[in-house]
Amino acid sequence: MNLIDETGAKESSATRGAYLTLRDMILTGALPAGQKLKIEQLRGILNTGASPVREALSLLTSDMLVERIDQRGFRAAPASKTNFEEILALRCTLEDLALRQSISAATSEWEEQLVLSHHRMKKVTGQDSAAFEEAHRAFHMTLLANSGSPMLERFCAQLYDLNIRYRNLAANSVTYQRRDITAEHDDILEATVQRDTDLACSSLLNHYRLTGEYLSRSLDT
Amino acid sequence: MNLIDETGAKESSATRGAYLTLRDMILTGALPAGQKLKIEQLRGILNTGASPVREALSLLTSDMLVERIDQRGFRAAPASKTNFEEILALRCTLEDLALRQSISAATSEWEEQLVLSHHRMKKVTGQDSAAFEEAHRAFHMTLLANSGSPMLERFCAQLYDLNIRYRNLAANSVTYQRRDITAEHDDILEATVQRDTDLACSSLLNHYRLTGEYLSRSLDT
DNA sequence: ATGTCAATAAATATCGATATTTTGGAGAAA
DNA sequence: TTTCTCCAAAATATCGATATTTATTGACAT
Repeated sequence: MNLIDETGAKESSATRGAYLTLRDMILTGALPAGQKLKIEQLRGILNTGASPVREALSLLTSDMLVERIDQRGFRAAPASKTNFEEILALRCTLEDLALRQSISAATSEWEEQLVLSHHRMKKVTGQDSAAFEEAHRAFHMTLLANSGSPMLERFCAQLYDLNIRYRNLAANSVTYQRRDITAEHDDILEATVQRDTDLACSSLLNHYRLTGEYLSRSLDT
Repeated sequence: MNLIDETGAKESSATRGAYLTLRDMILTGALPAGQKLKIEQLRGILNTGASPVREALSLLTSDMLVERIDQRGFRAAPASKTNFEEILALRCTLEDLALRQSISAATSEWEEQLVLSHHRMKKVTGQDSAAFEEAHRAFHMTLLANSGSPMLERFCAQLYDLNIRYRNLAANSVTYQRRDITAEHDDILEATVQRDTDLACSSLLNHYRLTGEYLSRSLDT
């Protein structure tokens, strides 16, 4: 059987499809934190065999989105205020480092990618929220993409996603307060392009901490 | 069939067994960096089915010891001088942070665990090298174990193992220079117990950088 | 020689069936 | 009631077979 997706392109593989779907379901909260992930049940949702499901879950372990207990199956990673605050703190440390390294190795090519991803993000602001999320992620990752340290970037990307997850969890209970995020992004871009390292980093961290405090509060309730 | 290992205890699971064995083979260099990891071939070595092998390999992805390319199988993570230096630099940053946090949250209980793991390490120095490696790892992880940040500790543990791998790769070509590592460990322990944060951190980083320079040189050839 | 393309071989990915282990609960003993 | 033990049900883990994809080879035209 030749699986064809809506666009007519061949799907890469059942495992990859399962991986992407499950990842999304965990990040959006469709699979709640701490929930047991039963193979049979997921087989139904993803309509595929047990092997791709198991393999996708094993892969999600890397992203700290799934926990595996030997002989006892998988579960969605638990969530807690403590864990959220740990993520925020680590993220601030690592992104600060990565942004500093990126700026100190700045090239005009990187600068242009930055302007581009910022532009693309602005363009989709307000409309499709999924498109904005994607562009927002791309902008932030581009900021760090010149650090010269792929592993550091990987850690940051992981932490970014884990943070998004908490944002989604909180979004269910409280409407997402829309402060002037656009202005914050503009400031980060501007300072970075000017290669004002300290200002860029403090803007970035401030950006995270503002959201962080808001989320932290909503996790109390 | 009930698999029983040499000690008479039940083996946890085929997947876990495969995971541990493969991990060890990659860390020790028995599976060289960059090598293609064919399922059938590994099935032979581990004598188990394809599913546990694939799942173990997927799990090893978390540790950055295996790369997975969709539809094209698995390979042992490549190694390079650049990669080694990245690991060393990241490690220094993260362990410095973790040790500072550990010391600032120091308790007498942690202090005692530290003394214990140091003692156990000294006890096996010189004899069984595998036993020393294990005790050495335990000592270093205990140093960080009080940081209050499980994710940070996880990152450090990952980087520690990746570093060990390079040590093993280099050890094949050059005899391992035995400078006074014992004294270095003593210094780290002493400063930590005294809660002299700066001295403890600089001793720790120095410990890593000395080994690092040595390894870095041997990777040139 | 050299590049292209189809046929073949090899390897990966996936399925369905089965063995093994854990879980939950009913009933017996304290 | 509480605690234990044992049995059935559920879930996980694993196997062997097969489908699908990628890699390789060699004939053929340039």
